[in-house]
Amino acid sequence: MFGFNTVSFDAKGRLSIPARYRADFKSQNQSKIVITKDPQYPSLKVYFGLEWERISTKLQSLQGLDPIVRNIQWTILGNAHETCIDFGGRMLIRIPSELQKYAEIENKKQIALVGMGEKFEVWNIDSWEMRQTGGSLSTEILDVVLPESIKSMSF
Amino acid sequence: MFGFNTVSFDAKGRLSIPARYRADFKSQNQSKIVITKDPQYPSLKVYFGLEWERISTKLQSLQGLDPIVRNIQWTILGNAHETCIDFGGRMLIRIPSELQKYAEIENKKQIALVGMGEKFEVWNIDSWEMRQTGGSLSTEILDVVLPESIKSMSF
DNA sequence: ACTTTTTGATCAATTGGTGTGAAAAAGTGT
DNA sequence: ACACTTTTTCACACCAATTGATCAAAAAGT
Repeated sequence: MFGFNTVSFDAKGRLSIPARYRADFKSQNQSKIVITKDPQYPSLKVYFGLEWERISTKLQSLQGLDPIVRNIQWTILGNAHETCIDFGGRMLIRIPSELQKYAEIENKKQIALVGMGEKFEVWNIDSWEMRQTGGSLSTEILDVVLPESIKSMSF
Repeated sequence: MFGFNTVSFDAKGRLSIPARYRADFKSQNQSKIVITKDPQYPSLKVYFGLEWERISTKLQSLQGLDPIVRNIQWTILGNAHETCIDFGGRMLIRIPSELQKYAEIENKKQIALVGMGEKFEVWNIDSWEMRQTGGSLSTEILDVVLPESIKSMSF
């Protein structure tokens, strides 16, 4: 599941999965998905249940005394929102308002849903475009020296 | 599959594979192809399904918090468009408007389709000619220091 | 118990994507 | 150079997806 999509984002904070991904969602046979903060950029990640298991288990197992590790644990685990997807209809996903604020998509009519293979990212369209054209965003967290345990992970 | 071709690009954003490559496409026996951004030049790459598997799997496995890695993941994975080619018909490939913008081929009647062996590249004809005659393009991204994990990949 | 708000479902209009047929152009052989 | 075949391109028509609106059911609040 790849590629950039603009999708409408309704007044109730819901987005619908574009039709071309629906078959993939069904074949995964997982109605459980998890949406959480991206630790580096003002955007959100959407994981399938199984992938989330892998990531959350790994993160929990890291040593809890390193302040950088704790920060990442808070960001990813502490903001995770589990939800179920409705296979019948348009496959709507509701994004909690905390996460909407973080990704700067509050009150937006259109947002970006970017397929990154096994996961999706949710972006404010302007932020995404700025990233694509090489501009940097003020909220980036780039200058942190990461411990090896986290560097070796792929999110 | 090698060589430079100019092909027409219709109002709906479709190009048709020149007849001389059609047998090769069929012999690959892969109807799935993927079209995505070239990370360095304003052009697009067209991969066959299997080659795409290799590239996308590798890219997804890289460490997830390195900003340069993420940039490349966004560019290549986040802009990939999977599609199937119709062997029966004229082998039309539709290029999503986002990618048209990137390659500067919006509203063009003719574009360049360049065979590079196992993959194709799609170019704005003027950009391609400028490259051939040694000129450089303003949008080139050359000054990025790439991590080893990416340097060792072939795209 | 009633009112108000929130959520989920359905429908129709618009937009966007796909396919087909015919005309034009290019290529081939006599 | 001419006729014939193949390939390319244009144009139209059909089909599918998206989205906004409307309405009913459920939940929350008074």
